[in-house]
Amino acid sequence: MRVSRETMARHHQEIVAKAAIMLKERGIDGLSVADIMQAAGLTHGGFYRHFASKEALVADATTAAFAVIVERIERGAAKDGPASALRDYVTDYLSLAHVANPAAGCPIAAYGTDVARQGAPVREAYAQGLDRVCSAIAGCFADSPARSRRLAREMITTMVGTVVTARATGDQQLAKSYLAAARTTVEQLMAHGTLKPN
Amino acid sequence: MRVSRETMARHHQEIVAKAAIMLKERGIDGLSVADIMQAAGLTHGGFYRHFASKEALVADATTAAFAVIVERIERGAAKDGPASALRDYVTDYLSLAHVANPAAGCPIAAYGTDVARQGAPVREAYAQGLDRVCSAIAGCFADSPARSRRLAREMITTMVGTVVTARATGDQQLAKSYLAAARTTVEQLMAHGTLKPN
DNA sequence: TGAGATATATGATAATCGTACTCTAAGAGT
DNA sequence: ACTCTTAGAGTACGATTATCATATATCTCA
Repeated sequence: MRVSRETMARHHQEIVAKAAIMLKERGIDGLSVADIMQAAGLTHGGFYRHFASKEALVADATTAAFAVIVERIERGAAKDGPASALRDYVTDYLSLAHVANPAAGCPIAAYGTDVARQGAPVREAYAQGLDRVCSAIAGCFADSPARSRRLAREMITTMVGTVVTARATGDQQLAKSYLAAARTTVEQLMAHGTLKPN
Repeated sequence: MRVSRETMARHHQEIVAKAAIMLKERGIDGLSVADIMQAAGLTHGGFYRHFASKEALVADATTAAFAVIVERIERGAAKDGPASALRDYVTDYLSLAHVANPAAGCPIAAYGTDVARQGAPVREAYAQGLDRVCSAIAGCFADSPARSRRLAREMITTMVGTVVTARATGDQQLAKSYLAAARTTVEQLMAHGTLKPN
């Protein structure tokens, strides 16, 4: 049965949004087209009217997942200033909540090691998404673009490694240690640059 | 056809060794029992004489993968001293060769995000393996155990995040930037402690 | 030392699951 | 009213995990 264009557009967005969440929960290989469609309240048959392949959806969902992060940082920066936005980002990232709940968190920490084994569309979506997050973070520093970007990259890689490492052990106490240690490291990194004033 | 005990033990070790490599190449979900057995020169039917399940093999292979790393560090420390061994480890880890060739590298960077979705056996193998690597690294520092371990953890997480992030983009130039930046960060971390003399 | 008991690898097979595709009914556009 | 397109449902195909009977070589114990 046919639905209106708006409904179809809504369905499309719902599929992408659900996929972005489930991708982080289950990983790329752990996600089936039928599961996504069911989560979106549809049946798997209609999937290929929306996407050419599962890979295309994964690429779109990856882009969407990164976009959420960028938006959050930029919204925070507009509201409370770059320094505050960045501190919030780091605090949320290096939290037990983030370790315990991949679905709401960073796509790199959730399925980053899967991406290396994917085809070009997914890898490009990942690379662009990562680049945008780096830009958003770098935009919070008052230093030169090159230096800001370098700081942003070091911050992200440190945080990603921490959450990946801590999450896999499944040990709350151990996770706390890792998070606390990383927090110090990241703060030292940030101290190498100058945060933009409010 | 029955084989001798030694042959069976050799087969068992070959399966684990091949699995450790293929696991890093393909991820946990990407690895099939038939593929491993074929790589080990056997047929998949005999697999369940060696392991209770695929999960059991993944746990053993994870333990083996970490053991290789620990052995390399300790061998280097015994031969050229802790400081040299640790520097070699860092250099190898943060190399383009490691980014390009997951099979020969760190299991965390290769399938770390998969582990969080596994059952207890795999997670425990991962947690123990990680702990041993941390101990091996910490053993290269002359500082207090607590401080040494903290340094080791920060080094590992930074390096893991760097390789995961860089590897997924598939961009050599970008990978170089990430690796170079991480090298500086890790060296600064190491400078916070004191390496054991030769 | 020799024969029976035992255990391993094989190849076939069952059962399940995922992707991708096709056909069709039904409802939206025009 | 007529066409076009969307979701639904079913299905083909392949892959995966796990099991099983069988052949065969190794152990083991008398």
